[in-house]
Amino acid sequence: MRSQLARKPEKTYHHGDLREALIRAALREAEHGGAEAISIKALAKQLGVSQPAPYRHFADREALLAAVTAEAFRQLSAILRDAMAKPSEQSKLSRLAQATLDFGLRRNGIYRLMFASRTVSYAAKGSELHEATRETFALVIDALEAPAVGLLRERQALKIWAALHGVVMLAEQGLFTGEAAHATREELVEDFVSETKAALAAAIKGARRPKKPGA
Amino acid sequence: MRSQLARKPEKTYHHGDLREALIRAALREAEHGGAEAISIKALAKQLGVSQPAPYRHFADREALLAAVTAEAFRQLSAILRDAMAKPSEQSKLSRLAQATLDFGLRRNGIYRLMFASRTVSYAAKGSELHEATRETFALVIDALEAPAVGLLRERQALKIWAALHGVVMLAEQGLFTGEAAHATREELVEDFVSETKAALAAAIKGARRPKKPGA
DNA sequence: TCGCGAATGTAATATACTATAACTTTGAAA
DNA sequence: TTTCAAAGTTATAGTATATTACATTCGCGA
Repeated sequence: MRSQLARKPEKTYHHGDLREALIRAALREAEHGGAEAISIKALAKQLGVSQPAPYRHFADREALLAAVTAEAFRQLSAILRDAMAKPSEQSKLSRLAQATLDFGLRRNGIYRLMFASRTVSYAAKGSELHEATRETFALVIDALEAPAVGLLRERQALKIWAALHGVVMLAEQGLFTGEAAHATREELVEDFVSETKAALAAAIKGARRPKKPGA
Repeated sequence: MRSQLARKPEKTYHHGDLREALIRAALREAEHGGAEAISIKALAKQLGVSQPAPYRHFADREALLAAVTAEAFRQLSAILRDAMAKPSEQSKLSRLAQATLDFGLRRNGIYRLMFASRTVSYAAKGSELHEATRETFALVIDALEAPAVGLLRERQALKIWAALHGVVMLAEQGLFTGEAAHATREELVEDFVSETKAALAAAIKGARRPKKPGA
């Protein structure tokens, strides 16, 4: 009972789907140690191929990391979509926010691979990775459930996205220990969610009556 | 005209202050490539000592990274203190926030070393690094200029810190390109600053009149 | 179905980095 | 002045990335 494509089946010369197997295995490794835990050599050994075999599918380690990161973003997107789809008392934005926090903390190493490395910065505009990140961000905009008034949506989406990101990173670093820990991560996220909603409501109202720059 | 302690002077057996020289040189390397750019071997070569010499001062690479990170936090603290000290039209919080953003973007690699690695998480409670991070966070609390009402200050400090962190990371990753770029990083930071002030004011007011949970 | 080329794998090897062990030099305290 | 611990050295083991040259296999057109 061998897992489907995890290892090279028996004694075939060709693996069958080494590229995908590498990405899956790398994701598994990153789960704990982040990007640093991904070693081409170790992956090759795990999958039962020779050490240089992965280089047939990825130019170098960076290229593998980019593919793995893109896959991770797609998984996050799927999770966020699910969280927003299921019926709930809470708002879409709240569900997206809590799901992001949960992902960031549970799949800690993966999250750091996605946001703390420079891989994303180097992604070219049309690349797989770039598209994957754009898609995730689009979900944030969607979660705002706001009409498309100018670029207000994008701005608020950026803000809540940044805030969420910060909470996850700080939580990872243990900066919620000590006295400040009384505020749970979830509470902080909920604070940001309601502030975002308030800001959006105010901005939309302001856009409809542009002559009244109310306090 | 040799820089003071950068290289081993002439032909002495002992370097003189290898430990500090290593930290400085490592910081210089991290400036561009982050933690990954720090190589014990390369540093030793730069400083004119043998490759294993650094191990007399640091147990392993992680220990060097921790020392470098602690130094980086101290530098950030100094910058934030300066920003808050100088007279200005803007509020202390605003100056701290903009200075943090500036540091995060200008000294990009260092910033990632400080916040995007797991080094901080592993720092023991009494360690040099742990103390350095606590000191920086204390400055954020100070910048709020709020009376010590319960733990409201800590909570708001955590929030603005997280938000700032998120803005820096997103900006680094180029997520401010495209349509959303119309909102500059500075504007977003200022949004967070004013939201924090508003929340603080409301919370303090609420704490003084605990019977009135007003909207 | 034959065979040929592209894709995919292997073995061998160069280079770089971390880390340890055993030995040497030196400064400073007793 | 002696001596010894701190701080440096050379030598070496182990692991990782990456390249080169060679081997095998798949699939497609003749």
